[in-house]
Amino acid sequence: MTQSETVENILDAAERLFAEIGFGDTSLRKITSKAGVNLAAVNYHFGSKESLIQAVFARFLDPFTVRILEVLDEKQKSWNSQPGSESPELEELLRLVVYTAAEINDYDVRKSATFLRLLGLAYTQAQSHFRNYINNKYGVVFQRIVAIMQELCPTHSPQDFYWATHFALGATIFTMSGIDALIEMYEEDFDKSIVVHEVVERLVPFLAAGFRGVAK
Amino acid sequence: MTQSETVENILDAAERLFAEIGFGDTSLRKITSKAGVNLAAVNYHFGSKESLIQAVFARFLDPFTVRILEVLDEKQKSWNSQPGSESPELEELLRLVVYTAAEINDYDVRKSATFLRLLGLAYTQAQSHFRNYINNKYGVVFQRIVAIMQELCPTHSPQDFYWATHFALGATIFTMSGIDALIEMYEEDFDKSIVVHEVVERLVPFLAAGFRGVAK
DNA sequence: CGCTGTTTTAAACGATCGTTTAAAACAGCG
DNA sequence: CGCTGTTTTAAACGATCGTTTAAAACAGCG
Repeated sequence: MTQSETVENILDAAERLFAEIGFGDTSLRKITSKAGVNLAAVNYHFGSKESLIQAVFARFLDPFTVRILEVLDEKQKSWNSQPGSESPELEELLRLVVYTAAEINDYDVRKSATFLRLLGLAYTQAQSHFRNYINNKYGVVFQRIVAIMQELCPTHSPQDFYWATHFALGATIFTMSGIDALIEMYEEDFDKSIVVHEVVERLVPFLAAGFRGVAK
Repeated sequence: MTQSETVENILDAAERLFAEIGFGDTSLRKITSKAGVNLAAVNYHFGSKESLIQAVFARFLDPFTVRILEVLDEKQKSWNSQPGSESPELEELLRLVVYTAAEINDYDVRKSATFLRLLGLAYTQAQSHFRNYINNKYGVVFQRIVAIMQELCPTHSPQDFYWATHFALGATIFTMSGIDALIEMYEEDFDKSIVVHEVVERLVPFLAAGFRGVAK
């Protein structure tokens, strides 16, 4: 096992365990045994459990922030060149974010779900210093997306968008956090199968309609 | 300190600590020292930490389920006696749930927020056996609310409501979970103050519009 | 008051936690 | 091969965890 394999295996195991049972209940011993590495490897390669948690987030968020900013730049040009009705563009923007995230996760929808679950945990479980770390490092992307929405829906106030964005984030994170349980319950209740992609295609119209509905 | 005072103090301290730092990171020593009782009191009165967690949920959910079913029975009669457009009734139903929860929490909006934060933690952090416990004990109320929505919006399919309800739950739980941080950021960004009640009045139209938007 | 059942207290249990240590194993290069 | 820096290993560190124990304190009642 090369050095990079050890690091990657630790990140993979940590990401899955954090998502399944939370940060506090995931011990370094569980992580290293699942990753097939020695207990001390985490502190050797990452310094501490806290730094490992940040590394799990950075592994996805760093490339995602780079890519989404590229994608948004490109798309914004085409919108500016042919300004039209606001209607379809809101859904388009939401899908852009979702499918850029999917691209970073190698179009593995399960990876995206796992990561959103982690993000939800970080916001609802973790200490405030960790929320601040995420906000400081990745807040710029968030603000960029909100700014574009304001261009798309010029009749909305910035405050409308502030709240609508957090409502939408909540619906998305919560849904993807428990996507396995939700799908299982759905298939029991309706005796029909459904895949994550179809849930996303239900979520996008919900969010877009919600955005349009918040205007005072 | 009477026996009931000891039990109540433990529940109060546990509820706040669980909401602040999660179930795993809240030790019995933190709870009992905050509650001003002996360490052994939790195991004496509740049996175990796990039972204490369930007791925290039951303290709110038991009276809430009783009350919300009463309120829904009453409201459904008045709706049946004068069937009208579906439009305003969806918002009315959402407000009914929110303000019944507020009633159980003595109209202390912070208590409601704390509890929703706990519910979010239970769904995203806790083990599946705990989700099953909540679903089995309180799922009937959930199904009742969904059934009423189907009456209000007869053009929607049951599947539409299944997903919309979970999207709405997510937006609500996530927002209320981090309500303090969200309000703090809002007041920094816009240099305006806002109270939780106003956030709820923004959330309700978002959810109602989202519900109407999911129909295929 | 004296008795009885309940509650509280202080101390200790074994288990597990994150982290550190020092030696062993390894990899890369002259 | 022999050297050097990196990585892995096994063991141990002190700290903290949930729970249990046995004695002390308390409350209520005849």
